[in-house]
Formats: sequence, structure tokens, C-alpha cells
Amino acid sequence: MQRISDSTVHRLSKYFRTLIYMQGKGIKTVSSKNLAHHNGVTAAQVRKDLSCFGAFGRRGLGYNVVDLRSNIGKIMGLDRAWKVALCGVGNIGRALLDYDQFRSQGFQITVAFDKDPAKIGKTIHGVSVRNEIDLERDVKAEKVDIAVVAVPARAAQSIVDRLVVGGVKAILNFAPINIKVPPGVYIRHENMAIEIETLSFALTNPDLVQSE
Amino acid sequence: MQRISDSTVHRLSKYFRTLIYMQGKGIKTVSSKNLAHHNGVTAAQVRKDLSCFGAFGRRGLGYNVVDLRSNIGKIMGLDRAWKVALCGVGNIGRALLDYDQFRSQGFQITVAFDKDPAKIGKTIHGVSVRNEIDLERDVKAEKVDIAVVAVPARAAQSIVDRLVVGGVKAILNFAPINIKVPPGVYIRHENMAIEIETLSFALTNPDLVQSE
DNA sequence: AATTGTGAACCTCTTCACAGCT
DNA sequence: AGCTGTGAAGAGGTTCACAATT
Repeated sequence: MQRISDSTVHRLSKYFRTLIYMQGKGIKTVSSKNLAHHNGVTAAQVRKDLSCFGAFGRRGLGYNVVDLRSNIGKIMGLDRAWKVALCGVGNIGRALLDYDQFRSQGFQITVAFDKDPAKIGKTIHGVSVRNEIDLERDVKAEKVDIAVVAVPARAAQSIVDRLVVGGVKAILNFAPINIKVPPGVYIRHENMAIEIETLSFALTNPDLVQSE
Repeated sequence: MQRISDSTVHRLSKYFRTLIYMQGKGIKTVSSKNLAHHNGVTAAQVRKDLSCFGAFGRRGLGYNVVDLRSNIGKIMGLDRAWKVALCGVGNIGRALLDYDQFRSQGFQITVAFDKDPAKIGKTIHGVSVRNEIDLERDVKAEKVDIAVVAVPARAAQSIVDRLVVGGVKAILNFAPINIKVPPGVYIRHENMAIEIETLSFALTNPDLVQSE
């Protein structure tokens, strides 16, 4: 069985959002060319990406918007609700508690942890903040699927280790540091500093990068 | 002159952060192997990345931490201050106004815009929020280098168009939608939904992805 | 002995191009 | 005629392996 590349998964996520938009607009059918145009890729790329999982289109006609959305949703596991825990209720953590794109796609932040006594016990955006001391116990009890780590860099590895002890298999890390996890645990990094520094690089070396 | 890949630039950004950390710890010298280990890549990859820009190490000895940090800083344009404008002072915008990783690396958010009358005129984290109506005029007057777009998806393309009119050449977009920019303008996307959906995919298809 | 810098080999992802279906 | 699905070709990024240096 073939492995699927990160790039393909990222694009599927984008196609999925485009299809939701199109469904909302009442568009019934879409071609690979059109879907590609909405996402800044080539039509061949769209077809290749989809062909990893089956044949969802009809030659000569294109893809049915509702069906393709439903199929990509199933492929990506977006046809169910995921239990999400948030670790670290700082600036970024608070923003994520109220982030539409998580909520609307089935990612429900049901638990939040912090070690600041001033925050523990408070309810923010409908989620009550718990004491980080109980992290392992609580993520196990709540059967958390995915943890979002938004603690300072120096604390991130230890929080992740404890999440793993609590049985969490998927982690989204916002701390600007590499984290080690055992086999079978998935970790993804979201580092906003990297992207803005990439812009700094582009402005500094316009001859070394291609703009759109 | 060779083009530099996004992956290389992203890794340089990571090496840079590692070197800052090492410098803080008083570490004088680092090998490609060590730098690689801190960032989850191979030693050959580190050397190849650096070799795009010159020969910074000494055979048999490794790299001087302070010198390499300084060199990467120059390459990435992190040895200067960038003027950053924020568009959209919602949950994410507010979090970014107080984001350490921006501030400490020379990205100074000096202007913020919103169209909500309740926000205009207020000062948040030391930045006063201006009326979005004056966007083009103000980014031009303030000589903004980089704009961060944190407005809803439906407003993002139009805000970007106006930023371009105002002369902004680099944009960091948080709206979950593809944005078109003219040649010579750099845009990077930060989409947290994509990464969490990638985790959803991994949990749903453990056989199709490799964990660490 | 340790470690860099780098051409060559390797591998992976993207694009091409066309047969096949509507 | 229009559009998908896909093997083959092409492009690009990563790893190997070793000469060069300390």
C-alpha cells in the first residue's frame, strides 16, 4: 500500500474547504481544473491527489461537489468529532479556544490545562481551565484524541511526554522547538515565526526566491 | 544563481533558533550532526543547507555558534527591524500582537487595523487600532514591510489587494483561503486547520503515514 | 580522529500526455 | 468536445560517500 505524502494531505485539506464553500454556493459540479485554480495548483495535481484514494469523478463531466466533499471528509476523518485538549492558555491558547476552523471541522476543545493558579478554575470560551498537575489522569479519563500544545518552548517536551503517558496519539505543537515522540505518536508543528522569517528571507534575497 | 527551496529556508529558521538557544547556554561550537539532532534532520542536510550560502565551518572542528548565528541572521534578514502591520484584531490578531517570537526576532507590529468601531482607537498590547478605511494610505505612510492578515476568509483577498496598492511586498496570511498576488509580492500562508486535519488523517489512516 | 563541503546517486513529488469514458 | 485517471518523463530535494582540512 502506497504512502501518502504530507503535501497531498495538505492539499486535500484545501480542496475540502473549497468544496464546502462551493456547496454553500449551490455549485453542483466541479472540474479538476477549477478546483486547482481555487488552490493555486495544477489540474493534474488535483487528479493525482484524488487518485490515491479512488476514482471519484466522471470523465467528461468532472466531480460532484457534495459527493467529493463527503469522500474527502471520510478519507481525512472529518466526518466525526475529535476530542481535543489544549495545554497552555496563554495568548495563542485563548485564540484557539475560539477558533472557528477547529470547531466547524469537528475538533472540539473539551479540556484545557494551565499551571497558572490565576487561570485554573476559570471558564474561557466555554471551556474550564484545569490544573496541569492532573494532565495525564485527565486526558486518559476524557479519552482525548488530539492535544494542542501552546506552552513556552522550555516546557513543551515535558508536556508532550506527559500527554503520551496519558495515551494521546496526536499532537499539534505551537512551541518553537523540535519535540521527540515515540513511534506511533503523530506530531505536527505550527511555527508562525518560521513563515514570517521566510518572508524576511524573500525580501532580503529577492533574486533567490520566486514570487507567485 | 541557484534558487533556494522553501524547505531550506524553513530549516535555516530552525537552525537559527537552535543557535540562539546554544549561545544563551554558552556553547561555543556545534557540529552539523549536533545541529541536525536538535532539529530532526540529517547532518548532511544541515551541511547542504548551509553550503548554499558559503562555507561557515571548519573541517574537523564544526561551526562557531556565535558566527554561524550571525551569518544565518544576515542571510535571513534577521539582523534588522521589520515594520509589520496587522490587519484584523480578532482572536488570532490579538494573540499575534503579543507574540514573543515575532518581537524578539525584529518583527515589530507598529500598526493594526480593524473595521469594528468598538475596536478602532483602542490600544492593545501597546498598538493602537486604526480604521481599516485608511489602510492603503497608512501602510504607505508608515513604510510597512510585512503585513499580517488575520481577517475572515471572505475579506482576505480584498484586504491583500489593498495592501498591495499600499506598496506592501510581503504578506503573512492566516485566512483559510488561497490569495492571489501580483508578481514581486511574497505571500505565505499559516493555516492551523490544515495541520490539525493532517493529524485527523494520520489517526484515521495509520497505515498510510509514517509516525516519527 | 573528527568533521566539513560537495558531486553523484537516489528517491520522491510534480507535470506531461494520452487512452478511455461521458 | 470535454474531462478524468494514470503510466511515463521530468524536476527537485535528500542522502551517500569521500576527498579535504584541522
